[in-house]
Amino acid sequence: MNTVIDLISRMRELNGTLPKREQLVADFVLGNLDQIPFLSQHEIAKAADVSVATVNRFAMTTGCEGFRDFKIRLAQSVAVSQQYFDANGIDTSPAGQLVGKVFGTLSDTLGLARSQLEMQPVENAVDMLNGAQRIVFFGVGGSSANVAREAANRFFRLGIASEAHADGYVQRMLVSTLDKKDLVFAISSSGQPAELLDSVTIAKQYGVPTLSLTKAGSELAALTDLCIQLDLPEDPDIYKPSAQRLVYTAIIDVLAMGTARKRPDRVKENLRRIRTSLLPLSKDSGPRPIGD
Amino acid sequence: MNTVIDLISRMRELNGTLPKREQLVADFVLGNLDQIPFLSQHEIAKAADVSVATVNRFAMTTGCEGFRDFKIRLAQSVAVSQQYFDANGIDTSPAGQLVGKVFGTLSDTLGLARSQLEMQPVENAVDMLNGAQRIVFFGVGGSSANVAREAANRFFRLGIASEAHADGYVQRMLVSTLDKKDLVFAISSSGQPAELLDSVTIAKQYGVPTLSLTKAGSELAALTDLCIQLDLPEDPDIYKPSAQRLVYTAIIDVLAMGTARKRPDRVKENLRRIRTSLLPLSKDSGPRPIGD
DNA sequence: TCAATTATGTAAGTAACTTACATTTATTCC
DNA sequence: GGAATAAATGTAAGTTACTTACATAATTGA
Repeated sequence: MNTVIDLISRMRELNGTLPKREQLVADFVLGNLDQIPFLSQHEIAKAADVSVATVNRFAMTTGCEGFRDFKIRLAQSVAVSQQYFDANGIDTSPAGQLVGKVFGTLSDTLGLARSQLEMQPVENAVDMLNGAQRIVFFGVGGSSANVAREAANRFFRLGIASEAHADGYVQRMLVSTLDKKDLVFAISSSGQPAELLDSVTIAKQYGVPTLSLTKAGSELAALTDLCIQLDLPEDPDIYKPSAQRLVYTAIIDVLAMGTARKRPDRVKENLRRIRTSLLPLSKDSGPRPIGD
Repeated sequence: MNTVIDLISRMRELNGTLPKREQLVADFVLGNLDQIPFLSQHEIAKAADVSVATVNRFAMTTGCEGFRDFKIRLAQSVAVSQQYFDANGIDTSPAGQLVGKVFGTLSDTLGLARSQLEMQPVENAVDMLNGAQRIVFFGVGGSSANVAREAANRFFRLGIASEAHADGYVQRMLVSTLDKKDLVFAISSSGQPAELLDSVTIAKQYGVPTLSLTKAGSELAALTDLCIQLDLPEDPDIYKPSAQRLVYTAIIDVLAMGTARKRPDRVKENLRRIRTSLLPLSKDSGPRPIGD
């Protein structure tokens, strides 16, 4: 729902460029976002000390078809952007703020990723993954390495030989032993690490199919046979871990789910065996997430 | 925004229990969710072949104060529940469906986690983490192990000695060497793995503070000094990886961010050093996510 | 300074929602 | 089965809220 994000952003873009009276309306609206959808035009006009026609004009200025349209669209914007704050209003506790920010940014970044994702490369990637006899996931640099590890953790369950490597030396040695029935899947948020680019280049020289999940327009994106590419913003708050790696993990889940659905019988049997293998390791035999 | 989820759920609960004409309205509304907020009462009445007063009654039956209130609340419900589907309407491509499902479930699970999270244990956990001289993250079983690894990847940047271990043997040996200035942080979606419980028990015997992120009411939850506990549903679709581990990673991010904010100078300097250390490893020196 | 353009408010016009009441339908009780 | 009661329903009047028109005020540019 890009229309959802756009209305709050739109008002923020317009902020400071509006005629005097409309600016008063904008100030009031931006300062009372969650209540506005439930207020009448007259109530807003009174609170902002302007006429009702100015409120209507402001709604038109934002690109809506009128105040009615504005109210509905704002309700949607507010609902999405505030869904992780406390239901009783804005939670002012330090922890509440942290949760709202981390969860909200993740949600926004998921929305952005969704708008950027092209479905055809996703479907082609699922086909590549489903057709591979062995998948080698590569990632370097902490989080990307962990995403690669988690990818292997997902795909081994589907009955495809899957492994993950973060060590650049091992990566380049390993790709030298692969062939065209295998698949190299490189994961990197920046698309720039030299070691990763070298390993992928070597894989291609040996005719190994290559796939990547990385930054749009990067060297890695251009280098691999197929790329799922995204241009996600870096978080302005340096103290906050990037939402990007969680989005990458969710995309791995999309690919894993798509691949699983292409081989349901094998997957089901594997999951059953996995569950059985885990039974003796717990203090009781209650339900466990088989997707863990 | 639990009110957001409730209206669609509410209508689904009421489905089949309504008077005849109101049931026609419900059928039409549930079949055209994304358009309803932009239709008038009269338009809905005509489409459902009922009177306008019946549409108003239906709105009242759902618990709203009238049709105006209903429309706003429905706009919010729809915006949240459909935010990851294609902006042009429901995407019927296989990949679009996968993305919508994975992203949507993650968003729902984040919302559920938010409603369950208690802020006081989160703040206490941040204090424990900030006060530890060394943090040892434990997870077993694939994804929890990867969450633990990612946690260590987050916390080492804050200037706290941080490590992750998935091997039960190493875990129990290691906790035998810790003392009360250290912290054991156990991560498990089920809260039941015997090895993990044993290691935590040994840690406690040696007076090592213990923290966990795990299933509410589980043995691990009861065992540790402090627990961030959640009761998240297992996904009914066996082919889909669980959203839970992504939610757990997001909660680790909350804790990491909270801890970082308690030591801003140290963190800033560490992040600067980390970025500097990474510079020679890329094919160019463009911006990289420092949170990676 | 003046003319043209833009901004603004008031009030009339219109759309849409809410409420009242009469009629119809369904349920309950004898 | 029939009468009484309760619930459901539609029509239309009443009310609210939004939209539009127009006059006036303020701003901009030559």
